[in-house]
Amino acid sequence: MARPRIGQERREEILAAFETCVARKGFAGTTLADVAQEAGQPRSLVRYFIGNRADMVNALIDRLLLRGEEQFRQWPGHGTPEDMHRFVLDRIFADQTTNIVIMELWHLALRDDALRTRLAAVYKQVILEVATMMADENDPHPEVQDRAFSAVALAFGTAFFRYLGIAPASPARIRAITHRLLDHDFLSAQELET
Amino acid sequence: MARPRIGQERREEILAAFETCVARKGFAGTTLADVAQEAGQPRSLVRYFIGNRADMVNALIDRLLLRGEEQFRQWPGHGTPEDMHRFVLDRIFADQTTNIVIMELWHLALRDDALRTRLAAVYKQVILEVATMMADENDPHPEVQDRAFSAVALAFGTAFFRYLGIAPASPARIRAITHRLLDHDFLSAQELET
DNA sequence: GCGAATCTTGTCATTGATGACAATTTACGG
DNA sequence: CCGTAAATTGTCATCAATGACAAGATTCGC
Repeated sequence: MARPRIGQERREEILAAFETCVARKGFAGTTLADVAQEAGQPRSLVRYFIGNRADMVNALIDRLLLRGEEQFRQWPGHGTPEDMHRFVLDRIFADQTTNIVIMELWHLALRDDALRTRLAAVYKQVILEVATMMADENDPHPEVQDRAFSAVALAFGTAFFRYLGIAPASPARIRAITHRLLDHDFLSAQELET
Repeated sequence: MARPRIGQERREEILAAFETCVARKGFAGTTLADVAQEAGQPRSLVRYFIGNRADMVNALIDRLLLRGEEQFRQWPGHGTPEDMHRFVLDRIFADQTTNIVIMELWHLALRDDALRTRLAAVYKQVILEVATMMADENDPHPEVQDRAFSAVALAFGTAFFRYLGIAPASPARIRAITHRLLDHDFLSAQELET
């Protein structure tokens, strides 16, 4: 009985434009006018379809986190250390544009309890998935979880350092180190039980 | 022949207040009025003694980086892996307030080439210092540098994860892993030469 | 006390981003 | 073609943060 609703598509366009702007200028540096221009729409339409600024930020955060969580559903479930390493490095910490947006999320999370909790859940799940793969069972030992923790933390730190132009002399060596972390016999029994 | 200059002391007070505000609300969230209130001075004085906003941000960045570089001059120069580990974790990645400010610096560095370069120099030096301690010589092998890289990246990632409330089941286990990274015989010769 | 440099106060204009909203146009069902 | 809900345009007020600056007060050497 009326004009057909195209709100959802418009929302998607606007959020995609917002994400592009955030990757380029950050959350704080992106104005509604920036997003509107990037989306090729007048600013009033951005407000009409999404709402005020807080609504827009929340919508983008949801979109980003949902996309991140979606990646886990494509998780292989088991595999060699090489598989795990490739998955973590190539899928989770690889795309530079995505990484910039992730850093923006981290920054927001510094002063947003709810976001911090959600972000924590994502990384906890990454660690748990890696540990599950390592142990090939559903409830891996704390020792395995901590080795997964260290492998993911190492990958995380490496990804951040890459932004500063700091890279290892040999990336293959870092990969070898990570493989050792993921191997069963990395630490002596004595060290593991500490 | 005139009123005595107290500009330097005032500058210090203002920058200290600015740092407090940045730790609390971030660079983007801190206004000149916030700083002025924190310092107990009218806003016009902040402008008088430091200048405009860009001047203030640059002054704080200088202050922070100089303080960070200062820490290296207290570096022990050599020591056991335990010493290194304690130094890196307790001195570089320990203080929570400082860490928040460091994260703010990282965020700024995303879109500030000069800052990114300076920040990179700091972390490169940390890695080089660790590698020098490990090898106990001035020009450590690339292999040693990469192990130092991985140890520092792991510490970095661990510190960031702590903000999300993500901690290993046993911090001691992470410490043991780090010690292994710093040990000479961590990787086989074959892996090292990759 | 006086000149001079420095500090201090207070106010005003500008700017950029946001929120609000009236007026108009579009596209569909009947 | 007509009513209606949705979409679209354009404009205006507000608000916070900044920058600029005039006017006055302080403290020194002389």
